[in-house]
Amino acid sequence: MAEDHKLLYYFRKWAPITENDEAIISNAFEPMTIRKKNELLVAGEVCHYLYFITKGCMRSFYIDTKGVEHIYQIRMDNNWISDLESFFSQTPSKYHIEPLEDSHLLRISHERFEQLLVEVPRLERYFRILFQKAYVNALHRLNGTMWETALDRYNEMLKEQPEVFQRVPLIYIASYLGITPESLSRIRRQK
Amino acid sequence: MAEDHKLLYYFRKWAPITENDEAIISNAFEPMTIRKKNELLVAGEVCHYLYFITKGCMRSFYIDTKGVEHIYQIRMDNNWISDLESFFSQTPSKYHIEPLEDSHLLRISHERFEQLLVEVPRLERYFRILFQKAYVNALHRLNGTMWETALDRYNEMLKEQPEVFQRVPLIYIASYLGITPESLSRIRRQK
DNA sequence: CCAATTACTTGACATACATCAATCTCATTT
DNA sequence: AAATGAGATTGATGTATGTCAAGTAATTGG
Repeated sequence: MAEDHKLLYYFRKWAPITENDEAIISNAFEPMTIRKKNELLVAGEVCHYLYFITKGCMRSFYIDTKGVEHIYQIRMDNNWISDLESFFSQTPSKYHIEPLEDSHLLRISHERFEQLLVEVPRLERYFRILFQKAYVNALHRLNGTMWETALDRYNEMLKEQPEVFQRVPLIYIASYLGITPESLSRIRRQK
Repeated sequence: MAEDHKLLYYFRKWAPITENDEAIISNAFEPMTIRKKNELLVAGEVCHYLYFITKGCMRSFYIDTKGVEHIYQIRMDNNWISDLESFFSQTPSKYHIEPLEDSHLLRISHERFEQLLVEVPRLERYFRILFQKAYVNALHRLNGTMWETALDRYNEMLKEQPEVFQRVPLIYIASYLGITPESLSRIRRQK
């Protein structure tokens, strides 16, 4: 399974795992491909899987009471995506997950994931560090949306995630930044 | 050490630990008290400790280029507080941590923390789940500040964390909600 | 290769919330 | 008890960003 090389690479980076562990891990994840715009998760469903994107681009969003989509995550190659709240509690999700490109994923079910952590307890460390970083990151974004201007957030994103601008339409980036496409268009013109 | 009972209680809740583990843990944490308004961490310093609040109330905030304070965390009894980014990377912090009440804490240094995780690897599981929940929570707040009105956020906080309103001045709550004290005052009047 | 979407831009106008400044209240310190 | 300062409120005004509407440009699919 050539596709999961990066997955194991990241595991190894943060947690010492044996060759035997690696075999167990490879076995627990199931490769899959999905075509652009075919929703992976729809609001109301339970999120049964945790996904690792080996190649491609995904977004997760919710739809408000007026029917407007709000994107809160855009993830590309070698990143995880899921609705963690639904996944870990196995209750219906409020979110949608959808590929913005044809994508290759590795997926693991909730049941299999819990079992994997029992079989390879060292992975707890990897996920501890993963969530720790994700949390710190989310707090940064929170501070940004509360106290910086849309222009500042745009510039920061341009610097931190330039690849996103090459692969994702601006309407989605606008939503991710918490503004309308019109406002993003004006911000870009001013520069 | 009567004070750390709740700490061990929470560890036990999410990760199976032995009596021997408990002794090691109790030993690793150092009890301390701090009086209102004496800063525990000042921007520019490295955050050397992870703190568990056994009793009291703390806030963390940053000061922007105009000298305005922006609060991004308010934590009370039986919660953790720290600047995780500075703590784990041992680089200077951008944030301040300060008690809003005289408080009792249990603290652990970075070095001791890493050592503790080696001695009691089962704790990785506890912290994995802790950060996982903190991350999900931060995403909720992020969605709220991006796409809900200040009134909605106020009502949600009133429902989710009523104790905060009884113990923390509104000027701090306003900042935590991402608005000015004047706006919060107007929101409260309208109801 | 054309038709149909989807993405992006621009202008006029609306609005939630910020800013600034003046009070008012109440707890804390001396 | 007086003095102080932190917290809370109110009014007048400003501004960043949203909304609505109309268009152009670029992609996608048959």
